[in-house]
Amino acid sequence: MTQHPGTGTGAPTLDQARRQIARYGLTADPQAVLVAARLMAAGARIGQAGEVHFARFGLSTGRYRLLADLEDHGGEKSPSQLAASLGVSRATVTGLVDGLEREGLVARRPSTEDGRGNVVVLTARGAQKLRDLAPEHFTRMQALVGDLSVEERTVFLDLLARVVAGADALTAD
Amino acid sequence: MTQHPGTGTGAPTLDQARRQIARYGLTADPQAVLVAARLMAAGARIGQAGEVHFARFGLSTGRYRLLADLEDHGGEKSPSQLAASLGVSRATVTGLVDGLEREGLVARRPSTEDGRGNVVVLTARGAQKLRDLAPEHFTRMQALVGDLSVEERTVFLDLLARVVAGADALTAD
DNA sequence: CCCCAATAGTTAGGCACCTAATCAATAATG
DNA sequence: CATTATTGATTAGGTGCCTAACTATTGGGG
Repeated sequence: MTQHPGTGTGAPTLDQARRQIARYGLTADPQAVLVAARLMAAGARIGQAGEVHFARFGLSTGRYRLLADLEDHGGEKSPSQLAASLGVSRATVTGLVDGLEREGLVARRPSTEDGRGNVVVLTARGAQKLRDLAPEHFTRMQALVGDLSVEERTVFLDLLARVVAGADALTAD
Repeated sequence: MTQHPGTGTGAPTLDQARRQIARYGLTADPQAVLVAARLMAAGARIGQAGEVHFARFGLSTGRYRLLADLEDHGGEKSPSQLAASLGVSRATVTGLVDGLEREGLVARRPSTEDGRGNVVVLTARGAQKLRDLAPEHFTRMQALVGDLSVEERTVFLDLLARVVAGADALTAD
């Protein structure tokens, strides 16, 4: 059992939460703590699964998202705009574009309007890549939530949004 | 607006999902795809929030989890056991222990039973660190899911587990 | 008009995670 | 028993993400 690290649990239990809270004589609600801990574990797990998913196409989650965002925007966008719409730092975009450029999926062109600006453009190969992976990608994405009914998915979407809002609040401080 | 990368959306919309599906004439359910995409975005967002949370205590998510797991297990465990219970690779554990050892929060001792084995032990400083951060940690963890009622949390826990199972299935292939 | 603040992008350094390859020591097998 | 397989741990190399510190260029206010 070497290969799949995810094979282990990684998921905390209610008893663990209880024990941790009791150990310091705190008054926290074990269920709430459990949900939060599971949420973090799930986040990590889903993230890894996404990475594995995109690796099938020779991409990473970040690179795919950049490519898709570019396509959705007519095929060209500045690094700053990409950073904003992807929700990552500009430095990260630099790294993603470096990788994608090496693979010939995007190209950098100097901006005609702003002397210090770039424009990242989707190449023909990049568009082709998106076309090629689309069928399997969407099939798998559906399968990920396939166990949930339409109603459950709606509820899930709502809960997810509220929890993310909570996370935002937490980060902002 | 430079500092908070998370300030951007990062969250895909239903229209984006629809557009992407339509572009290639596929038959996927936009809602399912949206939920999957949001799930991945949420996973990334929650993960970052966790990182910010633990950074307040001079830790990372991985380092905290290792420390907590150690404490929950009587204060000592082998790297392989840690890897299994944390759900990460042994190589990752090596890196986490390196960092924690540098900070004096854990120590490595040769195993008395297995000549090639180590035992990672929680030091007094490590235990103290856990004690110090516990109150704020649990308070914040509760706040993360504070917007949800007890019933909603129960539902959420169930949905989360099923989605994670879906992710596992997806990864296994 | 010139200088200085704001902005675009990259670079440098750090952390977590992975896989694959390498050693050391133990178990298993002909 | 000697050789081989397995297992414990680390190292090497890759990716993504972050913040902070540059480099250029643009543009506003004295």
